[in-house]
Amino acid sequence: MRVPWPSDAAALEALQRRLAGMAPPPYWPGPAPRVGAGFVCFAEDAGALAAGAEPAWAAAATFEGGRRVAAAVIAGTTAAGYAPGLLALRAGPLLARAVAGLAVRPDVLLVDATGRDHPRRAGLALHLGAALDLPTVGVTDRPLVAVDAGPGGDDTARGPRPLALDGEVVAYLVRTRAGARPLVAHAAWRTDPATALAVVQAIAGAARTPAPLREARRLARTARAVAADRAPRPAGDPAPSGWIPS
DNA sequence: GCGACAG
DNA sequence: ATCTTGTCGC
Repeated sequence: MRVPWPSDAAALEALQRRLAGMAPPPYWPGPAPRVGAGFVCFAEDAGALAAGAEPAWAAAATFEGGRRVAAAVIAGTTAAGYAPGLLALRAGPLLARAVAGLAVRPDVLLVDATGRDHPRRAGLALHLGAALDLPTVGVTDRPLVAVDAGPGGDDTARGPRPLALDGEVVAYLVRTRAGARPLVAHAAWRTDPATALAVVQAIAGAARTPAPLREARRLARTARAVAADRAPRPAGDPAPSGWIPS
């Protein structure tokens, strides 16, 4: 099935219901998986532009053995504003283009979005994985609709806590760095909560946010700064492809 | 009082 | 996301 990026809410909602019902083969990380990530940022002066047609930059990176082995940056325009549950409308197409531009395909992709934790059980991380035929894991600061389902209090310092929707665990709240706020590892395309948690814990380093995600975020934000003539492009950062903001 | 539903 | 204010640690 070719997974599209609908341009209106009704079509996206219908697609999300279909995606939620699919059962792609489960993915489980091997010894040294290539972990990638994608990130999108938006124009800071978007207020002057119509919501739904603002400049945006997307970046993606692939890591292997702790090192970046591929990077891609793309510039474009959003098709919609943000609405809970409809993030794919706003960031899906750009994110997909950036990840598709990676010279080295990752084994699993981290996305700053939700997966199964969604009103229709198909957040952007899950949608993106289906669209690119790539296992995905969502990584966010907080859940969308899932609630803590663990025993006792909500002390994440004692270990990952399951987050559930209607009794079904869809993600884990996990502290990747002592003293820092926990983040949420979401089950998404071809990944269940346990796999999402394992991938996040396996790639966790000194920083709270996984390195591939931090790199993708840096690349996207730098591209935006370069476009605004606010900074020179660092050596090693690919020039954005696609629409050139002026 | 405001926000409490990803980004 | 982005912005802003405040606090903590290197």
